Amino acid sequence: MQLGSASYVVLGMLSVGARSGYEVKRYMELSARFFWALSPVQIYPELKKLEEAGLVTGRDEPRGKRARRLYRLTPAGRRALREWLSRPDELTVEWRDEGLLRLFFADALDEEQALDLLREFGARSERLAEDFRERIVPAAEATAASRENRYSAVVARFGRDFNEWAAAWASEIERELREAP
Amino acid sequence: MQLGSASYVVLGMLSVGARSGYEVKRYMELSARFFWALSPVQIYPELKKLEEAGLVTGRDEPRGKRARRLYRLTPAGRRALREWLSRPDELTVEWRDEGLLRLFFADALDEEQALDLLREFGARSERLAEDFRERIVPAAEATAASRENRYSAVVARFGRDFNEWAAAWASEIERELREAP
DNA sequence: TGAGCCATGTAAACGGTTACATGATTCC
DNA sequence: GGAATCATGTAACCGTTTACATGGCTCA
Repeated sequence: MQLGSASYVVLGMLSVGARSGYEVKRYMELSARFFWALSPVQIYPELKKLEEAGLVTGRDEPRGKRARRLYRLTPAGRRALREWLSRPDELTVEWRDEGLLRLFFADALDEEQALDLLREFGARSERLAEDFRERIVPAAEATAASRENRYSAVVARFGRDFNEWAAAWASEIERELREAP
Repeated sequence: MQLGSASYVVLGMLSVGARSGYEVKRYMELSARFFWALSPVQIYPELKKLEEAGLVTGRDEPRGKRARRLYRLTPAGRRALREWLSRPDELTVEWRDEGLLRLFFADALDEEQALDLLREFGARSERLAEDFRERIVPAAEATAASRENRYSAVVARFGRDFNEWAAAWASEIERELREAP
C-alpha cells in the first residue's frame, strides 16, 4: 500500500488522541481543518486501508447497539508517521483565498466597492480570529495539557495570531488607501 | 453557460492586462497563484467557453508562423466580473499547508526534531518572503504604476508582509519553546 | 545549433466534494 | 416526542493535476 497525505493525517490524528473514525472527523473540525481539509468520507476507507497495511489495529467496541470501531497506532504505524514528519522534502502550501483573489481584481470596481471588499476581507479575518480565540485555542490547550502535546496548541495559536494579524493588516491598508488616492 | 471560479480568474486576468492564454498563465505565475492556483491546462478551454458565451472576444494575431490569439473583455464580460466582485457571499478560504500540518503532529517526534520542523517552517516563510520582495512585489508595482491598478500591488504586499510575519512568528515560538520545556 | 521561451492544446488519472443512505443514542 | 449528536458508510460527479504532444521563434 502506498500512503498519501490523507493516510498521514489519519495516523497523526490517532497519535494525538483520536480513537474512532468519528473522533478523527471531530478533531479535524476543531483543529487541523483550517490548514488541511479532510472530508469525513475519506476517513473511514483510509482507516480500513491502514489496518490492512498493519499501521493501525482496530477492535469493535459498540456503544449499545450502535456500532463503533476503535483504532490504535501499531509500532509500524508510529514509525511511518515519524518517518513522514522528519522526511526532508519541500513543505507544500496551497492557498485558495477568494477574498485575496477578488481583492486582486478590485480595480475593476469603483473606489468604494473596492474598499468594501477590503473591509469584508478584514471582517472575515476578525471572525476567524474570534473563532480561534473562543473554540479552537481553548480546545487545543485542553488536550495539550492533558496529553502533553504542545504542538497542536502551537498551531492553534498560529491560526489565532495570523487572523488577528490579517485583520490589522486590512485596516492599515484601508487607511493608507484612503490617505493616498 | 455557467461560470465557475476559473472563469472569473480568467476574466479578471484580462481586466488586469493579460491578452492571450499564455499571458494569463504568466501573470498567474507571477501573482495570484499564491492565493489561487490555476493550472495552464484550464486556461485555454476556459477562454474558448468565455468567447462562446460572449464575455470575451478573441482575434488571431500570429507572430510570424506561431499561432496566437488575443482576447479582450466585452462589456458583458466586464459586467460579469464586476457582478462577481461585488456579490455579497462568503469569501471562501482553503489552506493546505504541509508545514502546519506536520507541526500539528510534531509531538510524535522528539524535542529537537520537532524544533527542526518549526525552523523549516520559518525558513520556508523566509524564502517566500524573499521571492515576494525580489520578484512579485516589484512586478506588481510596475503594472500598478503603468495601468493604474493598485490592488494587485496590495495583494502582492500582503504576500510579502504575511510571509515576513510568519517567519518572525516561527522564531518567536521557537524561543518560547526553548525557554519553557 | 541547441537551449529556452512562446504558444496551444489532448487524454487519462486522481483526489476530493456532494448528495444520498441508515439507524442508534442522548438530552431537553 | 423530537432534535441533535453519535457512527458509518456508498455512488456519482467534478475540478485539477500529470503526462504527453507539437512546433515556431529568439538569442547566445
